[in-house]
Amino acid sequence: MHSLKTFFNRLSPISAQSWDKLEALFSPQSLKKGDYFITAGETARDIAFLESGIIRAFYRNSEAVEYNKHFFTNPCFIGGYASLVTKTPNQIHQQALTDCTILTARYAGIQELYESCPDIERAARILAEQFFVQKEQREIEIVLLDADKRYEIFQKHFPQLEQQVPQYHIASYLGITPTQLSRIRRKMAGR
Amino acid sequence: MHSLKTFFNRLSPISAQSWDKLEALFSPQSLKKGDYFITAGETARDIAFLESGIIRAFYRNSEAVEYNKHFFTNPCFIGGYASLVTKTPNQIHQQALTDCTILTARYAGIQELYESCPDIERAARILAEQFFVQKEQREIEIVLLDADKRYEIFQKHFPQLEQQVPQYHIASYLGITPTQLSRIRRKMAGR
DNA sequence: GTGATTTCTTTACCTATGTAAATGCATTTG
DNA sequence: CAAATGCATTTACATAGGTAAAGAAATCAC
Repeated sequence: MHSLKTFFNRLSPISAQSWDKLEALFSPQSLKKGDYFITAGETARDIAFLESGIIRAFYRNSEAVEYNKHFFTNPCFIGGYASLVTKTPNQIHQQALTDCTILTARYAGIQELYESCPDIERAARILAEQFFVQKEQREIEIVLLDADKRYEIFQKHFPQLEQQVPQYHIASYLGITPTQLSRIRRKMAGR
Repeated sequence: MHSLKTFFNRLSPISAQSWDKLEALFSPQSLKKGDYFITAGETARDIAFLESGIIRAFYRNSEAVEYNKHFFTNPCFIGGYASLVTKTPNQIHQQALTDCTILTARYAGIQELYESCPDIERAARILAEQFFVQKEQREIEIVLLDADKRYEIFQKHFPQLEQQVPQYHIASYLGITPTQLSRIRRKMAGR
């Protein structure tokens, strides 16, 4: 629970009483490599804090083409945030790429705390703002940069990930095929 | 101010006292077609509520290529949200595509209200969550759909906009050139 | 270790979309 | 009205990146 507390306090200071209520909502759990935390079509109920491991969030379209929208590496929150917020079905899947340990909580339980703990609602506001900022940053990369530059940014942003997950997942994150990623890698190596 | 009040109350109910404080922060202003509300490189200070008119938000990369990330049509909030939240310079520009009337407020003034008015902080949380959801929705369109489908969605989402702004702005929103948009239009017309 | 599976790279070919330039139409401006 | 400007379309050509298939390497299972 310690890393969770640290994470929250970095968002915004949490009083001891608020933390007690919050902590009570989370319970440890583990995911095996390949397990899904959320699935498109189902409405999310839980949010979780990733203590260790790697999770990918991805879309799959009607032709079964997948797009890895994000890799979660600990410590951070995972879960179908858009689904939790809107109470509509997930459009994304989240799958463990390695064995993971997580802390899960019912999102509704957290929402109830907003009434009695304004400091928690504040942390939630700041978290939502951060999520937005991260998405905007990623949007800029996707629409304004070519695949070569996106690959360079990926390498800087997730330094170790390239050794930990298959290359086709990285290609999917970059919005290209493994074929094209291989071409880019060859081009960059011969320089 | 009425549409602003309606907008806030739809996010989450605002007490009369909170509304009085909030209303006092906003003052009417107008933008001429072509005027910029925010500019990349500058740190945003104000947020605004668009009462009438059309605004485009766009990125411009180092090669002067532009990408229209969003069209704001009233009534909604405009402003460099990521910049306001992070207090770092804007990465985007926002420019009036028609004459606009807006209500502007110092964002710092709103943030100060969070202390005394939890109902306003709640509205801010919900707004941030909505911003995130909208961005995720748009991300799905960009990465998973081809330009033809994105054009169809654009037409549904902004039914009148096609008659109100030049086609090259729409092409830029779709992530293609006017040339390609023209090809798509011809293809769709001949069917 | 040996075979089986998974992952990565390479090749050949194809397609969507970009670039640049020409044209035509519509709208504004003196 | 005439010229100028802005915008949409078209054409010819170029290119980034996709698809499919095959081979090479690495990893896993027994």
